[in-house]
Amino acid sequence: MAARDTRKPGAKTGSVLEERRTSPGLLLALLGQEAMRVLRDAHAAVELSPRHFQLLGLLHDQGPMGQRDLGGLMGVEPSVLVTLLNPLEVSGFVSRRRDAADRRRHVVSLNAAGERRLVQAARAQREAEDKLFSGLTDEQRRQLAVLLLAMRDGLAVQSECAST
Amino acid sequence: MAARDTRKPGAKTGSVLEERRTSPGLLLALLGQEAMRVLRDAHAAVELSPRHFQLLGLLHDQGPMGQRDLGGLMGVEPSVLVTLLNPLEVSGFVSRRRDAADRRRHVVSLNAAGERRLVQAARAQREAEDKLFSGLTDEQRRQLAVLLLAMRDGLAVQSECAST
DNA sequence: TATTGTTATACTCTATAACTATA
DNA sequence: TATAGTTATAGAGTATAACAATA
Repeated sequence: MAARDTRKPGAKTGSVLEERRTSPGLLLALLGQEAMRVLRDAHAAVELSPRHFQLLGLLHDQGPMGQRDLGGLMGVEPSVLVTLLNPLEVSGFVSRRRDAADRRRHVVSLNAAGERRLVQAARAQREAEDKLFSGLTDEQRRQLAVLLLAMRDGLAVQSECAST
Repeated sequence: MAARDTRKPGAKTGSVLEERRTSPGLLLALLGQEAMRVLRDAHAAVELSPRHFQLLGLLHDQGPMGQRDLGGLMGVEPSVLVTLLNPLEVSGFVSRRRDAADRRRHVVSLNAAGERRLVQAARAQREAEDKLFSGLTDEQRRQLAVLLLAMRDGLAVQSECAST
């Protein structure tokens, strides 16, 4: 990514020098962007986005739930969730039904077609992550996952405190 | 971030369950987004963006250079670099002069005001990164930096091969 | 013709505010 | 009034294509 270099190989890109400059925070931000791009390209073949894949996976693992809960699990605003659900519903991957007990709620559930699409997409997801983490050994990959989870928990604690 | 939770603490967000679902790739992408947000908020106080800070830092470390080289080091398209440079030049942090030897080139150099702003922003950057990595020990922070650099180098190798 | 920089436009992901319908 | 969902709009960051000036 840093070397988005369409020029002939061997051009003096100086990526080695760059290593000493880029801060860990910005490096994380840029690698995150690249991760999103790679995932998006991978899922584009089956006409999904990374968020769509996450959404289908959550419904698969945890069963039907209201949009508020779903958005909460994904860390996404309700308005964003709507725009994610709409095409999934049109494609028949997902269904929205009103909750009889509380008619304000829309309970989202995964359809059979959604299950099948999820299986297809899972392969693309694995390949994308293999490409993304190709610079790491399996052990390093595991370490990275641990560190990222710890990072996220640290941030979650902060936002809890902030809202207190 | 996953728990962008303005609700009272103790609400059943289910973030613990989420940990098992989110893929490493998407987790990286989302943490990267959060990293960019935190950095942006930190630099906003001095009216810079994370990319502006990176740009000033590169000029400080490596001295004046043409826009092509600068964009190459940052991993940014030439057109993006232009939009980054314009406000920096207006603010007097940076100067563009035509290269006498090749009048197509604009050589970018860091002004004294830019140096001063860089020093101010460096403090904000450190504080932002402390907040961002607060879930990690110092040792974990170092590990993470190593892993991210290895990841980036792996991706750089890929794009080199792709362009061959 | 190729290269440097520039402009204009569009895309992705996300956030905010105002609206509806139910409670 | 408060909550679930929706719509419309805007923001940040980046990419693509066409262009002018220079080589």
